Amino acid sequence: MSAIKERRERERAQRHQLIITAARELAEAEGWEAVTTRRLAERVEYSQPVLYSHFSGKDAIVRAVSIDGFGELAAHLGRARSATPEPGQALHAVCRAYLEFATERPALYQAMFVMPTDVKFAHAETPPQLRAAFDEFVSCFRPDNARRELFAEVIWSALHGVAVLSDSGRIPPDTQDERLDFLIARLADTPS
Amino acid sequence: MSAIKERRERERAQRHQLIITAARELAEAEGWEAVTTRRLAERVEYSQPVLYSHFSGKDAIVRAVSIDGFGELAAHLGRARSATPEPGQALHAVCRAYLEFATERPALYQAMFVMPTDVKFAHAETPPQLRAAFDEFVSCFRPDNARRELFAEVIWSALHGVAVLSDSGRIPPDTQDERLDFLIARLADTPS
DNA sequence: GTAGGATGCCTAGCACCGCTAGGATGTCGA
DNA sequence: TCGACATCCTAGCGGTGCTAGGCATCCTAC
Repeated sequence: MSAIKERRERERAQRHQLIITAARELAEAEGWEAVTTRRLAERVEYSQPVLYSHFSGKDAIVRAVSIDGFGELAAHLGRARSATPEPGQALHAVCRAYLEFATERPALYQAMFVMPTDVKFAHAETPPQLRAAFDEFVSCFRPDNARRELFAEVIWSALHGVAVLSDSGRIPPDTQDERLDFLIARLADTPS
Repeated sequence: MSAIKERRERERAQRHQLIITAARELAEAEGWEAVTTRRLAERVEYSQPVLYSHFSGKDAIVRAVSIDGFGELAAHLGRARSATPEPGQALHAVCRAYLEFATERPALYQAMFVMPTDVKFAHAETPPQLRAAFDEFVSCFRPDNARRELFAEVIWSALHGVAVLSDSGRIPPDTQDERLDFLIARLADTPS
Protein backbone atom coordinates (compact mmCIF):
# COMPACT_ATOMS: atom_id res chain seq x y z
CA MET A 1 0.00 0.00 0.00
CA SER A 2 0.97 3.63 0.10
CA ALA A 3 1.98 3.28 3.74
CA ILE A 4 4.62 0.82 2.70
CA LYS A 5 5.81 3.08 -0.03
CA GLU A 6 5.98 5.96 2.40
CA ARG A 7 8.01 3.95 4.87
CA ARG A 8 10.43 3.00 2.12
CA GLU A 9 10.82 6.55 0.98
CA ARG A 10 11.37 7.62 4.56
CA GLU A 11 14.05 4.99 5.03
CA ARG A 12 15.60 5.96 1.76
CA ALA A 13 15.73 9.62 2.77
CA GLN A 14 17.35 8.64 6.05
CA ARG A 15 19.99 6.65 4.24
CA HIS A 16 20.54 9.56 1.89
CA GLN A 17 21.35 11.82 4.81
CA LEU A 18 23.38 9.07 6.44
CA ILE A 19 25.68 8.99 3.43
CA ILE A 20 26.13 12.75 3.55
CA THR A 21 26.95 12.88 7.22
CA ALA A 22 29.24 9.85 6.97
CA ALA A 23 31.15 11.50 4.13
CA ARG A 24 31.46 14.69 6.11
CA GLU A 25 32.61 12.94 9.28
CA LEU A 26 35.16 10.92 7.38
CA ALA A 27 36.46 14.06 5.66
CA GLU A 28 36.65 16.01 8.89
CA ALA A 29 38.46 13.15 10.60
CA GLU A 30 40.94 12.20 7.90
CA GLY A 31 40.62 14.69 5.07
CA TRP A 32 38.85 14.37 1.73
CA GLU A 33 41.56 12.19 0.22
CA ALA A 34 40.47 9.51 2.68
CA VAL A 35 36.86 9.67 1.48
CA THR A 36 36.75 6.88 -1.09
CA THR A 37 33.56 5.26 -2.25
CA ARG A 38 34.68 1.97 -0.72
CA ARG A 39 35.39 3.40 2.70
CA LEU A 40 32.21 5.44 2.61
CA ALA A 41 30.15 2.41 1.66
CA GLU A 42 31.72 0.40 4.46
CA ARG A 43 30.91 3.17 6.90
CA VAL A 44 27.23 3.31 6.03
CA GLU A 45 27.17 -0.50 5.99
CA TYR A 46 26.02 -0.87 2.42
CA SER A 47 27.76 -1.89 -0.74
CA GLN A 48 29.34 0.62 -3.07
CA PRO A 49 26.63 0.67 -5.75
CA VAL A 50 24.09 1.85 -3.19
CA LEU A 51 25.88 5.21 -3.14
CA TYR A 52 25.21 5.54 -6.84
CA SER A 53 21.50 4.94 -6.37
CA HIS A 54 21.46 8.10 -4.25
CA PHE A 55 24.07 10.27 -5.98
CA SER A 56 25.26 10.48 -9.53
CA GLY A 57 28.86 10.17 -8.35
CA LYS A 58 31.36 11.15 -5.73
CA ASP A 59 31.18 14.80 -6.82
CA ALA A 60 27.49 14.90 -6.04
CA ILE A 61 28.16 13.63 -2.52
CA VAL A 62 30.73 16.36 -1.94
CA ARG A 63 28.25 18.86 -3.30
CA ALA A 64 25.57 17.68 -0.87
CA VAL A 65 28.01 18.02 2.01
CA SER A 66 28.89 21.52 0.90
CA ILE A 67 25.26 22.59 0.74
CA ASP A 68 24.78 21.43 4.30
CA GLY A 69 27.84 23.51 5.10
CA PHE A 70 26.40 26.62 3.48
CA GLY A 71 23.41 26.36 5.79
CA GLU A 72 25.62 26.10 8.83
CA LEU A 73 27.80 28.97 7.70
CA ALA A 74 24.75 31.18 7.20
CA ALA A 75 23.54 30.35 10.70
CA HIS A 76 26.99 30.95 12.16
CA LEU A 77 27.34 34.34 10.51
CA GLY A 78 23.77 35.24 11.39
CA ARG A 79 24.41 34.57 15.06
CA ALA A 80 27.54 36.70 14.98
CA ARG A 81 25.73 39.58 13.32
CA SER A 82 22.66 39.58 15.55
CA ALA A 83 24.84 39.33 18.65
CA THR A 84 26.43 42.63 17.68
CA PRO A 85 24.03 45.47 18.47
CA GLU A 86 26.13 48.28 17.04
CA PRO A 87 25.73 48.33 13.23
CA GLY A 88 29.23 49.66 12.68
CA GLN A 89 30.67 46.59 14.36
CA ALA A 90 28.50 44.05 12.54
CA LEU A 91 30.87 43.54 9.63
CA HIS A 92 33.78 43.08 11.99
CA ALA A 93 31.90 40.35 13.80
CA VAL A 94 30.79 38.62 10.63
CA CYS A 95 34.33 38.61 9.24
CA ARG A 96 35.71 37.12 12.41
CA ALA A 97 32.98 34.52 12.45
CA TYR A 98 33.75 33.62 8.86
CA LEU A 99 37.42 32.92 9.52
CA GLU A 100 36.44 31.07 12.65
CA PHE A 101 34.23 28.80 10.60
CA ALA A 102 36.93 28.21 8.03
CA THR A 103 39.62 27.30 10.53
CA GLU A 104 37.44 25.15 12.74
CA ARG A 105 35.88 23.06 9.94
CA PRO A 106 38.63 22.95 7.31
CA ALA A 107 37.34 19.89 5.49
CA LEU A 108 33.81 21.24 5.28
CA TYR A 109 35.18 24.57 4.12
CA GLN A 110 37.21 22.85 1.42
CA ALA A 111 34.13 21.12 0.06
CA MET A 112 32.30 24.44 -0.01
CA PHE A 113 34.92 26.71 -1.52
CA VAL A 114 37.94 24.85 -2.82
CA MET A 115 36.95 21.58 -4.38
CA PRO A 116 35.73 21.64 -7.98
CA THR A 117 32.07 22.53 -8.09
CA ASP A 118 29.33 23.88 -10.27
CA VAL A 119 27.87 26.02 -7.49
CA LYS A 120 27.87 29.73 -8.20
CA PHE A 121 27.72 32.61 -5.72
CA ALA A 122 25.40 34.98 -7.53
CA HIS A 123 23.24 33.03 -9.90
CA ALA A 124 19.66 31.94 -10.41
CA GLU A 125 20.44 28.40 -9.29
CA THR A 126 22.46 29.41 -6.26
CA PRO A 127 21.45 27.25 -3.30
CA PRO A 128 19.38 29.36 -0.87
CA GLN A 129 21.72 28.43 1.97
CA LEU A 130 24.65 29.98 0.13
CA ARG A 131 22.61 33.03 -0.75
CA ALA A 132 21.67 33.39 2.92
CA ALA A 133 25.31 33.26 3.97
CA PHE A 134 26.21 35.86 1.38
CA ASP A 135 23.37 38.08 2.54
CA GLU A 136 24.85 38.17 6.01
CA PHE A 137 27.71 40.13 4.50
CA VAL A 138 25.47 42.28 2.34
CA SER A 139 23.26 43.18 5.30
CA CYS A 140 26.20 44.76 7.05
CA PHE A 141 26.02 47.66 4.61
CA ARG A 142 23.32 50.28 4.41
CA PRO A 143 20.51 49.34 2.01
CA ASP A 144 20.98 52.56 0.06
CA ASN A 145 24.53 51.57 -0.77
CA ALA A 146 24.31 50.69 -4.42
CA ARG A 147 27.55 48.75 -4.39
CA ARG A 148 26.94 46.71 -1.26
CA GLU A 149 26.84 43.46 -3.22
CA LEU A 150 30.20 44.23 -4.76
CA PHE A 151 31.62 45.14 -1.37
CA ALA A 152 30.36 41.90 0.11
CA GLU A 153 31.81 39.92 -2.75
CA VAL A 154 35.25 41.46 -2.38
CA ILE A 155 35.33 41.11 1.39
CA TRP A 156 34.27 37.52 1.07
CA SER A 157 36.98 36.88 -1.50
CA ALA A 158 39.66 38.50 0.60
CA LEU A 159 38.67 36.49 3.65
CA HIS A 160 38.68 33.40 1.51
CA GLY A 161 42.20 34.11 0.35
CA VAL A 162 43.44 34.51 3.89
CA ALA A 163 41.61 31.38 5.01
CA VAL A 164 42.82 29.14 2.25
CA LEU A 165 46.46 30.24 2.21
CA SER A 166 46.58 29.79 5.94
CA ASP A 167 44.95 26.37 5.79
CA SER A 168 47.32 25.08 3.13
CA GLY A 169 50.25 26.21 5.25
CA ARG A 170 51.45 28.82 2.79
CA ILE A 171 51.19 31.68 5.28
CA PRO A 172 51.78 31.17 9.01
CA PRO A 173 48.55 30.77 11.00
CA ASP A 174 49.88 32.46 14.13
CA THR A 175 49.71 35.95 12.60
CA GLN A 176 46.19 35.39 11.31
CA ASP A 177 44.71 37.85 13.77
CA GLU A 178 46.93 40.67 12.58
CA ARG A 179 45.92 40.01 9.00
CA LEU A 180 42.27 40.00 9.95
CA ASP A 181 42.59 43.28 11.84
CA PHE A 182 44.29 44.93 8.92
CA LEU A 183 41.79 43.56 6.45
CA ILE A 184 38.84 44.71 8.50
CA ALA A 185 40.34 48.12 9.15
CA ARG A 186 40.83 48.60 5.43
CA LEU A 187 37.74 47.01 3.97
CA ALA A 188 35.08 47.17 6.61
CA ASP A 189 35.18 50.73 7.81
CA THR A 190 31.88 52.22 6.78
CA PRO A 191 32.35 53.11 3.16
CA SER A 192 30.42 55.50 1.00
CA MET B 1 86.08 9.47 -19.61
CA SER B 2 84.79 12.46 -17.83
CA ALA B 3 83.58 13.90 -21.13
CA ILE B 4 81.20 11.01 -21.46
CA LYS B 5 79.99 11.48 -17.94
CA GLU B 6 79.49 15.14 -18.57
CA ARG B 7 77.50 14.47 -21.70
CA ARG B 8 75.31 12.06 -19.77
CA GLU B 9 74.70 14.50 -17.00
CA ARG B 10 73.88 17.15 -19.54
CA GLU B 11 71.39 14.87 -21.25
CA ARG B 12 69.94 13.94 -17.93
CA ALA B 13 69.45 17.57 -16.98
CA GLN B 14 67.76 18.20 -20.31
CA ARG B 15 65.42 15.31 -19.73
CA HIS B 16 64.72 16.61 -16.24
CA GLN B 17 63.59 19.93 -17.66
CA LEU B 18 61.71 18.16 -20.43
CA ILE B 19 59.59 16.36 -17.87
CA ILE B 20 58.80 19.62 -16.10
CA THR B 21 57.79 21.47 -19.24
CA ALA B 22 55.80 18.51 -20.53
CA ALA B 23 53.88 18.34 -17.25
CA ARG B 24 53.20 22.03 -17.40
CA GLU B 25 52.08 21.98 -21.02
CA LEU B 26 49.79 19.05 -20.40
CA ALA B 27 48.31 20.78 -17.36
CA GLU B 28 47.81 24.03 -19.20
CA ALA B 29 46.18 22.24 -22.11
CA GLU B 30 43.91 19.81 -20.26
CA GLY B 31 44.14 20.61 -16.56
CA TRP B 32 46.06 18.87 -13.82
CA GLU B 33 43.64 15.96 -13.62
CA ALA B 34 44.86 14.98 -17.08
CA VAL B 35 48.47 14.89 -15.92
CA THR B 36 48.96 11.23 -15.07
CA THR B 37 52.34 9.57 -14.85
CA ARG B 38 51.44 7.37 -17.80
CA ARG B 39 50.45 10.21 -20.07
CA LEU B 40 53.44 12.25 -18.98
CA ALA B 41 55.81 9.37 -19.65
CA GLU B 42 54.28 8.84 -23.07
CA ARG B 43 54.73 12.52 -23.81
CA VAL B 44 58.42 12.59 -22.98
CA GLU B 45 58.81 9.29 -24.85
CA TYR B 46 60.16 7.33 -21.93
CA SER B 47 58.65 4.71 -19.71
CA GLN B 48 56.96 5.56 -16.44
CA PRO B 49 59.80 4.54 -14.08
CA VAL B 50 62.11 7.09 -15.70
CA LEU B 51 60.02 9.82 -14.08
CA TYR B 52 60.82 8.34 -10.71
CA SER B 53 64.55 8.44 -11.39
CA HIS B 54 64.20 12.22 -11.64
CA PHE B 55 61.50 12.96 -9.10
CA SER B 56 60.43 11.26 -5.90
CA GLY B 57 56.85 11.21 -7.11
CA LYS B 58 54.15 13.13 -8.89
CA ASP B 59 54.01 15.74 -6.14
CA ALA B 60 57.65 16.57 -6.73
CA ILE B 61 56.95 17.16 -10.41
CA VAL B 62 54.13 19.54 -9.58
CA ARG B 63 56.42 21.26 -7.12
CA ALA B 64 59.08 21.72 -9.80
CA VAL B 65 56.52 23.21 -12.15
CA SER B 66 55.35 25.58 -9.44
CA ILE B 67 58.90 26.79 -8.71
CA ASP B 68 59.34 27.60 -12.38
CA GLY B 69 56.08 29.49 -12.06
CA PHE B 70 57.29 31.49 -9.10
CA GLY B 71 60.21 32.70 -11.17
CA GLU B 72 57.93 33.78 -13.97
CA LEU B 73 55.55 35.49 -11.59
CA ALA B 74 58.41 37.44 -10.00
CA ALA B 75 59.58 38.56 -13.43
CA HIS B 76 56.05 39.48 -14.47
CA LEU B 77 55.44 41.55 -11.34
CA GLY B 78 58.89 43.11 -11.59
CA ARG B 79 58.21 44.27 -15.14
CA ALA B 80 54.90 45.79 -14.06
CA ARG B 81 56.50 47.62 -11.16
CA SER B 82 59.47 48.99 -13.02
CA ALA B 83 57.24 50.11 -15.88
CA THR B 84 55.42 52.34 -13.43
CA PRO B 85 57.52 55.40 -12.66
CA GLU B 86 55.23 56.93 -10.08
CA PRO B 87 55.72 55.11 -6.75
CA GLY B 88 52.14 55.65 -5.67
CA GLN B 89 50.93 53.71 -8.67
CA ALA B 90 53.35 50.81 -8.32
CA LEU B 91 51.13 48.72 -6.09
CA HIS B 92 48.21 49.23 -8.45
CA ALA B 93 50.28 47.94 -11.31
CA VAL B 94 51.64 44.98 -9.40
CA CYS B 95 48.15 43.95 -8.27
CA ARG B 96 46.83 44.11 -11.80
CA ALA B 97 49.78 42.14 -13.06
CA TYR B 98 49.19 39.51 -10.41
CA LEU B 99 45.58 38.90 -11.38
CA GLU B 100 46.62 38.94 -15.02
CA PHE B 101 49.11 36.18 -14.33
CA ALA B 102 46.54 34.12 -12.44
CA THR B 103 43.88 34.33 -15.12
CA GLU B 104 46.17 33.76 -18.06
CA ARG B 105 47.97 30.71 -16.63
CA PRO B 106 45.33 29.07 -14.45
CA ALA B 107 46.96 25.64 -14.34
CA LEU B 108 50.35 27.03 -13.44
CA TYR B 109 48.72 29.22 -10.81
CA GLN B 110 46.95 26.20 -9.37
CA ALA B 111 50.21 24.32 -8.99
CA MET B 112 51.73 27.31 -7.24
CA PHE B 113 48.98 28.29 -4.84
CA VAL B 114 46.17 25.76 -4.70
CA MET B 115 47.51 22.24 -4.95
CA PRO B 116 48.82 20.63 -1.78
CA THR B 117 52.39 21.68 -1.20
CA ASP B 118 55.08 22.01 1.41
CA VAL B 119 56.23 25.39 0.10
CA LYS B 120 55.90 28.23 2.58
CA PHE B 121 55.68 31.94 1.85
CA ALA B 122 57.83 33.34 4.62
CA HIS B 123 60.24 30.69 5.76
CA ALA B 124 63.93 29.86 5.73
CA GLU B 125 63.45 27.27 2.99
CA THR B 126 61.25 29.46 0.82
CA PRO B 127 62.37 29.17 -2.81
CA PRO B 128 64.15 32.38 -3.80
CA GLN B 129 61.83 32.77 -6.78
CA LEU B 130 58.83 32.91 -4.46
CA ARG B 131 60.60 35.28 -2.15
CA ALA B 132 61.39 37.51 -5.12
CA ALA B 133 57.76 37.58 -6.16
CA PHE B 134 56.68 38.44 -2.63
CA ASP B 135 59.27 41.19 -2.48
CA GLU B 136 57.69 42.85 -5.48
CA PHE B 137 54.71 43.53 -3.27
CA VAL B 138 56.80 44.52 -0.28
CA SER B 139 58.83 46.98 -2.35
CA CYS B 140 55.70 48.92 -3.14
CA PHE B 141 55.71 50.24 0.43
CA ARG B 142 58.17 52.63 1.96
CA PRO B 143 61.12 50.92 3.64
CA ASP B 144 60.38 52.68 6.91
CA ASN B 145 56.98 51.08 7.07
CA ALA B 146 57.38 48.51 9.81
CA ARG B 147 54.33 46.59 8.75
CA ARG B 148 55.02 46.41 5.03
CA GLU B 149 55.48 42.65 5.12
CA LEU B 150 52.12 42.23 6.76
CA PHE B 151 50.54 44.58 4.24
CA ALA B 152 52.03 42.63 1.39
CA GLU B 153 50.85 39.36 2.85
CA VAL B 154 47.29 40.57 3.22
CA ILE B 155 47.13 42.14 -0.22
CA TRP B 156 48.52 38.97 -1.73
CA SER B 157 45.96 36.90 0.14
CA ALA B 158 43.09 39.09 -0.94
CA LEU B 159 44.18 38.95 -4.57
CA HIS B 160 44.51 35.20 -4.25
CA GLY B 161 40.97 34.94 -2.96
CA VAL B 162 39.61 36.91 -5.88
CA ALA B 163 41.70 34.94 -8.36
CA VAL B 164 40.77 31.52 -7.09
CA LEU B 165 37.05 32.13 -6.60
CA SER B 166 36.87 33.57 -10.07
CA ASP B 167 38.81 30.70 -11.60
CA SER B 168 36.63 28.05 -10.00
CA GLY B 169 33.55 29.82 -11.35
CA ARG B 170 32.18 30.73 -7.96
CA ILE B 171 32.14 34.45 -8.71
CA PRO B 172 31.50 35.81 -12.20
CA PRO B 173 34.69 36.76 -14.05
CA ASP B 174 33.14 39.64 -15.95
CA THR B 175 33.03 41.91 -12.89
CA GLN B 176 36.60 41.12 -11.96
CA ASP B 177 37.80 44.60 -12.83
CA GLU B 178 35.35 46.24 -10.46
CA ARG B 179 36.49 43.98 -7.66
CA LEU B 180 40.11 44.78 -8.38
CA ASP B 181 39.45 48.51 -8.40
CA PHE B 182 37.66 48.34 -5.09
CA LEU B 183 40.35 46.17 -3.56
CA ILE B 184 43.13 48.44 -4.69
CA ALA B 185 41.30 51.57 -3.59
CA ARG B 186 40.86 50.09 -0.15
CA LEU B 187 44.12 48.29 0.41
CA ALA B 188 46.69 49.98 -1.73
CA ASP B 189 46.23 53.64 -1.01
CA THR B 190 49.42 54.72 0.68
CA PRO B 191 48.96 53.63 4.25
CA SER B 192 50.71 54.79 7.38
C1' DG C 1 -2.28 -18.98 -0.99
C1' DT C 2 0.46 -18.54 -4.52
C1' DA C 3 2.43 -17.23 -9.07
C1' DG C 4 4.48 -13.29 -11.34
C1' DG C 5 6.73 -9.15 -11.53
C1' DA C 6 9.05 -5.31 -9.85
C1' DT C 7 12.41 -3.65 -6.72
C1' DG C 8 16.70 -3.47 -3.95
C1' DC C 9 21.02 -4.95 -3.25
C1' DC C 10 25.47 -7.37 -3.77
C1' DT C 11 29.36 -9.72 -6.19
C1' DA C 12 32.50 -9.22 -9.57
C1' DG C 13 34.83 -6.70 -12.75
C1' DC C 14 36.24 -2.67 -15.87
C1' DA C 15 39.73 0.85 -16.94
C1' DC C 16 42.39 3.77 -14.77
C1' DC C 17 45.58 5.70 -10.98
C1' DG C 18 50.58 6.24 -8.51
C1' DC C 19 54.33 3.55 -7.83
C1' DT C 20 57.99 -0.38 -7.87
C1' DA C 21 60.45 -4.94 -8.38
C1' DG C 22 63.29 -7.45 -11.37
C1' DG C 23 65.29 -8.52 -15.55
C1' DA C 24 67.04 -7.36 -20.31
C1' DT C 25 70.01 -4.39 -22.81
C1' DG C 26 73.67 -1.63 -23.78
C1' DT C 27 78.01 0.86 -22.41
C1' DC C 28 82.32 1.53 -20.16
C1' DG C 29 87.00 0.52 -18.16
C1' DA C 30 90.54 -2.95 -17.27
C1' DT D 1 87.41 -9.46 -24.57
C1' DC D 2 85.19 -9.67 -20.58
C1' DG D 3 83.27 -8.38 -16.21
C1' DA D 4 80.96 -4.53 -13.84
C1' DC D 5 77.95 -1.07 -14.06
C1' DA D 6 74.36 1.96 -15.39
C1' DT D 7 70.15 2.57 -17.92
C1' DC D 8 65.68 1.59 -19.05
C1' DC D 9 61.53 -1.31 -19.88
C1' DT D 10 58.00 -4.91 -18.97
C1' DA D 11 54.97 -6.46 -15.81
C1' DG D 12 52.52 -6.10 -11.82
C1' DC D 13 50.78 -4.40 -7.02
C1' DG D 14 47.14 -2.33 -4.45
C1' DG D 15 44.32 1.30 -4.89
C1' DT D 16 40.62 4.56 -7.33
C1' DG D 17 35.60 5.76 -9.33
C1' DC D 18 32.12 3.46 -11.40
C1' DT D 19 28.90 -0.26 -13.56
C1' DA D 20 26.95 -4.67 -15.49
C1' DG D 21 24.45 -8.64 -14.27
C1' DG D 22 22.32 -11.75 -11.34
C1' DC D 23 20.13 -13.01 -7.03
C1' DA D 24 16.95 -12.56 -3.37
C1' DT D 25 13.25 -10.33 -1.34
C1' DC D 26 8.94 -8.15 -1.17
C1' DC D 27 4.50 -6.47 -3.00
C1' DT D 28 0.61 -7.16 -5.98
C1' DA D 29 -3.02 -9.54 -8.35
C1' DC D 30 -5.48 -13.49 -9.14
